[in-house]
Amino acid sequence: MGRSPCCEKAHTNKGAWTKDEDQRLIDYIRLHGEGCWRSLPKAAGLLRCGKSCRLRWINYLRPDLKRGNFTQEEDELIIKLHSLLGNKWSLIAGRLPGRTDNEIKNYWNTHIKRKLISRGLDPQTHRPLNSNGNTVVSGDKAPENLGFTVVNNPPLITQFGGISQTIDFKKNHPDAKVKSDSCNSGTTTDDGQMGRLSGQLHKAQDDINLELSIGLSQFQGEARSSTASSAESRDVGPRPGPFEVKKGHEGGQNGKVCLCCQLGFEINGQGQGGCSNCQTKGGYFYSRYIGPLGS
DNA sequence: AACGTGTTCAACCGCTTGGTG
DNA sequence: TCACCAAGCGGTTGAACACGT
Repeated sequence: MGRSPCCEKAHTNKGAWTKDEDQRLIDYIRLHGEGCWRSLPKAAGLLRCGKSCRLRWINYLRPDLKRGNFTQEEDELIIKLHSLLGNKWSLIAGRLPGRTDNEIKNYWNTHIKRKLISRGLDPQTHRPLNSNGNTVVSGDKAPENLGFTVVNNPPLITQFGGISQTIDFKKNHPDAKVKSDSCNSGTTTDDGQMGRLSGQLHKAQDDINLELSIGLSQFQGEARSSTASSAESRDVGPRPGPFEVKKGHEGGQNGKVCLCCQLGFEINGQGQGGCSNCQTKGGYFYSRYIGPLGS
Protein backbone atom coordinates (compact mmCIF):
# COMPACT_ATOMS: atom_id res chain seq x y z
CA MET A 1 0.00 0.00 0.00
CA GLY A 2 2.02 2.97 -1.17
CA ARG A 3 0.64 6.42 -1.50
CA SER A 4 -1.02 7.21 -4.77
CA PRO A 5 1.25 8.83 -7.33
CA CYS A 6 1.10 12.60 -7.58
CA CYS A 7 0.11 12.31 -11.22
CA GLU A 8 -0.73 9.88 -13.95
CA LYS A 9 2.78 8.97 -14.92
CA ALA A 10 1.79 7.23 -18.12
CA HIS A 11 0.59 10.49 -19.59
CA THR A 12 3.25 12.89 -18.40
CA ASN A 13 6.51 14.04 -19.88
CA LYS A 14 9.71 13.75 -17.92
CA GLY A 15 13.15 15.17 -18.30
CA ALA A 16 14.25 18.50 -19.66
CA TRP A 17 11.62 21.11 -20.37
CA THR A 18 11.15 22.42 -23.88
CA LYS A 19 10.83 26.12 -24.71
CA ASP A 20 7.22 25.55 -25.60
CA GLU A 21 6.47 23.97 -22.24
CA ASP A 22 8.24 26.82 -20.46
CA GLN A 23 6.23 29.37 -22.37
CA ARG A 24 2.96 27.62 -21.63
CA LEU A 25 3.76 27.55 -17.94
CA ILE A 26 4.84 31.19 -17.88
CA ASP A 27 1.78 32.30 -19.79
CA TYR A 28 -0.55 30.36 -17.55
CA ILE A 29 0.97 31.63 -14.31
CA ARG A 30 1.03 35.22 -15.58
CA LEU A 31 -2.64 34.90 -16.32
CA HIS A 32 -3.86 32.88 -13.34
CA GLY A 33 -1.15 33.02 -10.71
CA GLU A 34 0.36 30.09 -8.86
CA GLY A 35 -2.86 28.45 -7.73
CA CYS A 36 -3.20 24.70 -7.39
CA TRP A 37 -0.18 22.94 -8.82
CA ARG A 38 -1.99 19.66 -9.15
CA SER A 39 -4.57 21.04 -11.50
CA LEU A 40 -2.25 23.50 -13.22
CA PRO A 41 -0.74 21.17 -15.85
CA LYS A 42 -4.11 20.19 -17.24
CA ALA A 43 -5.36 23.75 -17.18
CA ALA A 44 -2.19 25.00 -18.86
CA GLY A 45 -2.20 22.23 -21.42
CA LEU A 46 1.01 20.67 -20.16
CA LEU A 47 1.79 16.97 -20.05
CA ARG A 48 3.68 17.36 -16.81
CA CYS A 49 2.87 16.59 -13.22
CA GLY A 50 2.14 19.47 -10.87
CA LYS A 51 5.27 18.84 -8.91
CA SER A 52 7.37 19.18 -12.00
CA CYS A 53 5.64 22.43 -12.96
CA ARG A 54 6.14 23.86 -9.50
CA LEU A 55 9.82 22.97 -9.54
CA ARG A 56 10.36 24.38 -12.99
CA TRP A 57 8.65 27.64 -12.05
CA ILE A 58 10.34 28.07 -8.69
CA ASN A 59 13.83 27.05 -9.75
CA TYR A 60 14.01 28.38 -13.26
CA LEU A 61 11.16 30.45 -14.64
CA ARG A 62 10.26 32.79 -11.81
CA PRO A 63 10.91 36.35 -12.98
CA ASP A 64 12.53 37.46 -9.73
CA LEU A 65 15.34 34.94 -9.94
CA LYS A 66 18.86 36.26 -9.84
CA ARG A 67 21.01 34.59 -12.45
CA GLY A 68 24.74 34.34 -12.55
CA ASN A 69 27.52 33.55 -10.17
CA PHE A 70 27.31 33.86 -6.42
CA THR A 71 29.16 36.83 -5.00
CA GLN A 72 31.74 36.59 -2.24
CA GLU A 73 29.19 38.13 0.13
CA GLU A 74 26.63 35.52 -0.80
CA ASP A 75 29.23 32.80 -0.24
CA GLU A 76 29.99 33.96 3.24
CA LEU A 77 26.34 34.46 4.07
CA ILE A 78 25.52 30.93 2.97
CA ILE A 79 28.34 29.56 5.09
CA LYS A 80 27.17 31.47 8.14
CA LEU A 81 23.56 30.52 7.64
CA HIS A 82 24.51 26.90 7.10
CA SER A 83 26.52 26.86 10.31
CA LEU A 84 23.42 28.03 12.13
CA LEU A 85 20.71 26.16 10.28
CA GLY A 86 22.29 23.08 8.78
CA ASN A 87 20.90 21.81 5.49
CA LYS A 88 17.77 23.95 5.69
CA TRP A 89 18.16 25.13 2.13
CA SER A 90 14.78 26.76 1.87
CA LEU A 91 15.46 28.81 4.99
CA ILE A 92 18.87 29.79 3.70
CA ALA A 93 17.35 30.68 0.35
CA GLY A 94 14.87 32.87 2.18
CA ARG A 95 17.74 35.12 3.20
CA LEU A 96 19.19 35.34 -0.29
CA PRO A 97 16.80 37.22 -2.56
CA GLY A 98 16.63 35.80 -6.05
CA ARG A 99 18.27 32.53 -5.11
CA THR A 100 16.45 29.21 -4.84
CA ASP A 101 16.94 26.43 -2.36
CA ASN A 102 17.92 24.08 -5.16
CA GLU A 103 20.47 26.53 -6.49
CA ILE A 104 22.00 27.06 -3.07
CA LYS A 105 22.04 23.34 -2.37
CA ASN A 106 23.83 22.68 -5.64
CA TYR A 107 26.23 25.53 -5.06
CA TRP A 108 26.96 24.26 -1.59
CA ASN A 109 27.69 20.76 -2.80
CA THR A 110 29.85 21.85 -5.71
CA HIS A 111 31.69 24.92 -4.42
CA ILE A 112 31.34 25.77 -0.78
CA LYS A 113 31.97 22.27 0.53
CA ARG A 114 35.32 22.29 -1.18
CA LYS A 115 36.03 25.81 -0.07
CA LEU A 116 35.48 24.86 3.55
CA ILE A 117 37.54 21.71 3.25
CA SER A 118 40.37 23.75 1.77
CA ARG A 119 40.09 26.01 4.80
CA GLY A 120 40.43 22.91 6.96
CA LEU A 121 36.81 22.97 8.09
CA ASP A 122 34.26 20.19 8.11
CA PRO A 123 31.47 21.40 5.79
CA GLN A 124 28.80 19.70 7.87
CA THR A 125 29.89 20.73 11.33
CA HIS A 126 31.99 23.79 10.48
CA ARG A 127 34.54 22.52 12.95
CA PRO A 128 38.23 22.17 12.14
CA LEU A 129 39.27 18.96 10.45
CA ASN A 130 42.27 16.98 11.59
CA SER A 131 44.84 15.57 9.22
CA ASN A 132 42.69 12.49 8.59
CA GLY A 133 39.84 14.60 7.41
CA ASN A 134 37.85 13.92 10.54
CA THR A 135 36.21 16.62 12.56
CA VAL A 136 38.13 17.62 15.64
CA VAL A 137 35.84 17.28 18.62
CA SER A 138 36.95 17.93 22.14
CA GLY A 139 34.79 15.85 24.39
CA ASP A 140 31.18 15.34 23.53
CA LYS A 141 30.33 18.83 22.60
CA ALA A 142 27.63 20.63 20.85
CA PRO A 143 26.37 20.58 17.33
CA GLU A 144 28.17 22.78 14.87
CA ASN A 145 31.01 24.76 16.36
CA LEU A 146 28.91 26.49 18.90
CA GLY A 147 30.38 24.76 21.89
CA PHE A 148 27.38 23.64 23.85
CA THR A 149 25.60 20.43 24.64
CA VAL A 150 21.96 19.87 23.95
CA VAL A 151 19.77 18.48 26.66
CA ASN A 152 16.29 17.10 25.98
CA ASN A 153 16.62 17.80 22.30
CA PRO A 154 14.15 20.62 22.23
CA PRO A 155 13.40 21.84 18.74
CA LEU A 156 14.12 25.51 18.40
CA ILE A 157 11.80 27.87 16.68
CA THR A 158 13.41 30.53 14.61
CA GLN A 159 11.72 33.45 13.01
CA PHE A 160 13.18 35.02 9.92
CA GLY A 161 11.45 38.17 8.98
CA GLY A 162 8.15 36.76 10.07
CA ILE A 163 8.80 33.22 8.91
CA SER A 164 8.86 30.73 11.75
CA GLN A 165 10.71 27.50 11.51
CA THR A 166 11.40 24.73 13.94
CA ILE A 167 14.96 23.50 14.02
CA ASP A 168 15.29 20.01 15.37
CA PHE A 169 18.82 19.83 16.70
CA LYS A 170 18.81 16.08 17.07
CA LYS A 171 17.80 15.64 13.45
CA ASN A 172 20.27 18.20 12.18
CA HIS A 173 23.04 17.15 14.50
CA PRO A 174 22.76 13.46 15.19
CA ASP A 175 26.18 13.52 16.78
CA ALA A 176 25.18 16.06 19.38
CA LYS A 177 25.09 14.90 22.94
CA VAL A 178 21.53 14.68 24.16
CA LYS A 179 20.61 14.35 27.79
CA SER A 180 17.28 13.65 29.34
CA ASP A 181 18.03 15.86 32.30
CA SER A 182 16.25 19.10 32.81
CA CYS A 183 17.60 22.44 33.87
CA ASN A 184 18.53 21.81 37.44
CA SER A 185 19.90 18.32 37.14
CA GLY A 186 23.49 19.28 37.73
CA THR A 187 24.95 18.02 34.47
CA THR A 188 28.37 19.22 33.50
CA THR A 189 30.08 20.76 30.57
CA ASP A 190 32.65 23.48 30.12
CA ASP A 191 32.01 26.57 32.09
CA GLY A 192 30.60 29.41 30.09
CA GLN A 193 29.29 27.36 27.21
CA MET A 194 26.03 29.17 27.27
CA GLY A 195 27.81 32.41 27.13
CA ARG A 196 29.81 31.29 24.13
CA LEU A 197 26.72 29.95 22.45
CA SER A 198 24.75 33.05 23.00
CA GLY A 199 27.69 35.16 22.06
CA GLN A 200 28.15 33.30 18.81
CA LEU A 201 24.48 33.36 18.00
CA HIS A 202 24.34 37.05 18.67
CA LYS A 203 27.53 37.63 16.73
CA ALA A 204 26.19 35.68 13.79
CA GLN A 205 22.93 37.52 14.11
CA ASP A 206 24.72 40.83 14.12
CA ASP A 207 26.97 39.84 11.26
CA ILE A 208 24.24 38.72 8.95
CA ASN A 209 21.18 40.44 10.29
CA LEU A 210 19.38 37.20 10.84
CA GLU A 211 16.70 38.77 12.97
CA LEU A 212 16.80 35.49 14.78
CA SER A 213 14.68 34.89 17.78
CA ILE A 214 14.49 31.63 19.65
CA GLY A 215 11.31 30.35 21.14
CA LEU A 216 10.48 27.25 23.08
CA SER A 217 9.21 24.19 21.33
CA GLN A 218 6.34 23.73 23.71
CA PHE A 219 5.03 27.11 22.69
CA GLN A 220 5.40 26.70 19.01
CA GLY A 221 1.74 26.79 18.09
CA GLU A 222 1.38 30.52 17.97
CA ALA A 223 4.84 31.03 16.62
CA ARG A 224 3.97 29.08 13.49
CA SER A 225 1.27 31.54 12.62
CA SER A 226 3.12 34.52 13.92
CA THR A 227 3.87 37.36 11.60
CA ALA A 228 5.78 39.27 14.21
CA SER A 229 7.84 42.07 12.83
CA SER A 230 11.56 41.98 13.18
CA ALA A 231 11.30 44.79 15.68
CA GLU A 232 8.95 42.68 17.69
CA SER A 233 11.32 39.76 17.53
CA ARG A 234 14.10 41.84 18.89
CA ASP A 235 12.03 43.69 21.41
CA VAL A 236 13.49 43.24 24.85
CA GLY A 237 10.57 44.67 26.72
CA PRO A 238 8.42 42.70 29.11
CA ARG A 239 6.09 40.23 27.50
CA PRO A 240 2.62 39.37 28.62
CA GLY A 241 1.87 35.85 29.65
CA PRO A 242 3.21 33.38 32.15
CA PHE A 243 6.69 33.20 30.72
CA GLU A 244 8.97 36.08 30.25
CA VAL A 245 12.69 36.26 29.80
CA LYS A 246 14.37 39.58 30.10
CA LYS A 247 17.90 40.70 29.87
CA GLY A 248 19.36 39.66 33.15
CA HIS A 249 18.16 36.38 34.52
CA GLU A 250 15.27 36.67 36.87
CA GLY A 251 15.23 33.09 37.95
CA GLY A 252 12.99 30.17 37.18
CA GLN A 253 10.56 31.38 39.73
CA ASN A 254 7.67 33.77 39.75
CA GLY A 255 6.43 32.24 36.54
CA LYS A 256 9.52 33.29 34.65
CA VAL A 257 11.87 30.97 32.90
CA CYS A 258 15.52 30.78 32.00
CA LEU A 259 15.54 30.29 28.28
CA CYS A 260 18.90 28.54 28.42
CA CYS A 261 17.45 25.92 30.70
CA GLN A 262 14.23 25.64 28.77
CA LEU A 263 16.13 25.20 25.56
CA GLY A 264 17.91 22.37 27.20
CA PHE A 265 21.45 23.60 26.89
CA GLU A 266 23.56 21.80 29.38
CA ILE A 267 25.33 24.26 31.56
CA ASN A 268 28.27 23.61 33.73
CA GLY A 269 27.81 23.52 37.45
CA GLN A 270 24.18 24.39 37.42
CA GLY A 271 22.37 23.59 40.60
CA GLN A 272 19.12 24.29 42.23
CA GLY A 273 19.62 27.97 41.66
CA GLY A 274 19.64 27.59 37.91
CA CYS A 275 22.24 27.21 35.23
CA SER A 276 25.48 29.10 35.18
CA ASN A 277 24.02 31.42 32.65
CA CYS A 278 21.16 32.11 35.01
CA GLN A 279 23.61 32.77 37.76
CA THR A 280 26.47 34.57 36.16
CA LYS A 281 25.83 35.57 32.61
CA GLY A 282 22.97 37.86 33.26
CA GLY A 283 20.94 36.15 30.57
CA TYR A 284 21.62 36.49 26.91
CA PHE A 285 18.34 35.60 25.31
CA TYR A 286 15.10 37.34 25.19
CA SER A 287 12.04 35.32 24.73
CA ARG A 288 8.40 35.89 24.61
CA TYR A 289 5.58 33.62 25.46
CA ILE A 290 4.26 32.49 22.14
CA GLY A 291 1.49 30.27 23.28
CA PRO A 292 0.99 26.61 24.03
CA LEU A 293 1.61 23.84 21.56
CA GLY A 294 -1.17 23.20 19.16
CA SER A 295 -1.43 19.60 20.28
C1' DA B 1 40.05 14.63 -33.17
C1' DA B 2 38.92 11.20 -29.82
C1' DC B 3 38.54 9.66 -25.49
C1' DG B 4 38.27 9.65 -20.44
C1' DT B 5 37.36 12.09 -16.36
C1' DG B 6 35.48 15.65 -13.59
C1' DT B 7 31.96 19.23 -12.79
C1' DT B 8 27.60 21.42 -12.94
C1' DC B 9 22.84 21.87 -12.29
C1' DA B 10 18.00 20.84 -13.75
C1' DA B 11 14.95 17.54 -12.59
C1' DC B 12 13.25 13.60 -10.14
C1' DC B 13 12.03 10.83 -6.06
C1' DG B 14 10.50 9.89 -1.66
C1' DC B 15 9.47 11.65 2.62
C1' DT B 16 7.47 15.15 5.80
C1' DT B 17 4.35 18.69 6.99
C1' DG B 18 0.13 21.11 7.34
C1' DG B 19 -4.66 21.64 6.18
C1' DT B 20 -9.16 19.72 5.90
C1' DG B 21 -13.18 16.83 6.38
C1' DT C 1 -8.58 11.20 16.35
C1' DC C 2 -7.84 9.64 12.02
C1' DA C 3 -7.27 9.46 7.03
C1' DC C 4 -6.46 11.71 3.00
C1' DC C 5 -4.45 15.10 0.02
C1' DA C 6 -1.54 18.93 -1.74
C1' DA C 7 2.48 21.37 -1.15
C1' DG C 8 7.07 21.72 0.28
C1' DC C 9 11.62 20.03 1.31
C1' DG C 10 16.08 17.76 0.97
C1' DG C 11 18.79 14.02 -1.07
C1' DT C 12 20.02 11.99 -5.26
C1' DT C 13 20.51 11.22 -10.19
C1' DG C 14 21.98 11.73 -14.78
C1' DA C 15 22.54 14.44 -19.02
C1' DA C 16 25.22 18.08 -20.73
C1' DC C 17 29.24 20.41 -20.65
C1' DA C 18 34.28 21.50 -19.65
C1' DC C 19 38.76 20.15 -19.39
C1' DG C 20 42.97 17.39 -19.68
C1' DT C 21 45.59 13.92 -22.05
